[in-house]
Amino acid sequence: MPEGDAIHRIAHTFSSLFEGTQVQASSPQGRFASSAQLIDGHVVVAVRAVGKHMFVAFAAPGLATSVIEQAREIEAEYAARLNSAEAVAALPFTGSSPVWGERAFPSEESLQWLHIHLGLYGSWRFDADERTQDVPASIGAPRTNWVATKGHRHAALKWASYSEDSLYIEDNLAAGEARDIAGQWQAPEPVGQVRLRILSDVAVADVTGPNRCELISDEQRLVTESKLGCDPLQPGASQDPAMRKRFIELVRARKRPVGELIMDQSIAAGVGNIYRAEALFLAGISPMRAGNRLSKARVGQLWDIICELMTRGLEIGRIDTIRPEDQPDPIPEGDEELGRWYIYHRSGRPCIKCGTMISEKLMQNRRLFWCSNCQN
DNA sequence: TTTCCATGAGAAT
DNA sequence: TTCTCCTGGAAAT
Repeated sequence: MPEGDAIHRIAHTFSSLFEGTQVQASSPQGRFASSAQLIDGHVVVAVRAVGKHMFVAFAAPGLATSVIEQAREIEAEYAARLNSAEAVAALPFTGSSPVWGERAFPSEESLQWLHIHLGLYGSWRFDADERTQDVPASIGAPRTNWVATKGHRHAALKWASYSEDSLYIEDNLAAGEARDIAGQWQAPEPVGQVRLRILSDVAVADVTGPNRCELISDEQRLVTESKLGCDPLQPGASQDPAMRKRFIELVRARKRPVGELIMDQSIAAGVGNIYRAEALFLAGISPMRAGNRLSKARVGQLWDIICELMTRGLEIGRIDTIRPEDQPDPIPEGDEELGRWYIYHRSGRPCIKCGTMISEKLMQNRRLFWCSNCQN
């Protein structure tokens, strides 16, 4: 049940584990078997996340080095444009070279892209050798160290959290689980309906229940990306006046309800049902208000809030929208979700700001929550 | 054991 | 608008 923040996070993790590495690809479930065969033994040369879409580029081993070299050249150009490599290194976690979004990948014919969209209930599951201190070098992504902590087996990585430059995998490795201390790491058996498994010597990633799982060309990848709107998690998005302006224009050009517009992936890429509810609440905007009946200032403020919430979601690894100053203490009995969300899943309970009962109705066949007093 | 539900989205009606 | 696809955990029976 991922929104854009989770996809970007997954892409970064995937990049850290596999970029530059030759991998085995298989389909334990069988439904992706013939396609998996086409990338089995290939090298992961790029990972991208745009909105809720993730793209992974595979190249045959003989070609991977030249592809990666070309990619580094593009990256150097990009760094020069930004006037500093530090600026690139400081970019948020979004997988690899951002510049690839605006330019076709080099050596197009030598590449295949894996396109994954998790839909409503797809998920990734990762496991890795806890002794892996030196994650395979990645293109344009910060180096990360593995720090394994105690926990139960097979917990989803979505609960992992980042801290400075280190990636902490919580609950990912079973404490006390029999592992050969001195020997090789072994991948856990697939659990459930694993459509695709990507495996290296030190890490494994399993996809379950994706809405889309396909191999596409670079051209197709560009077409798919071109249909997506403003992604608040693209590098520098929250500071990018052009993207902010574009979002404002897209919203104000339509008379559909803004609650529909910000879930429209061609307008705001990555926003899902929780961010919709929470951002509109913080912006004080009724989800039913038509896009063309909002001022530039209000839509701009909405964009800023979306960026704030999703960036925090990416950083902490879950969608917790309550700002520190609004955090109830203690959390009211029987209303635990108030510890996380202002509005989402809180219909029939009092608004944290004004006490009005929170409303609920279906919009685009999804449950929509709002405060009829605070939002107008 | 069965039913319901979920942080999607495209196609069909 | 409604249907359809993809899966698994929680809730209801």
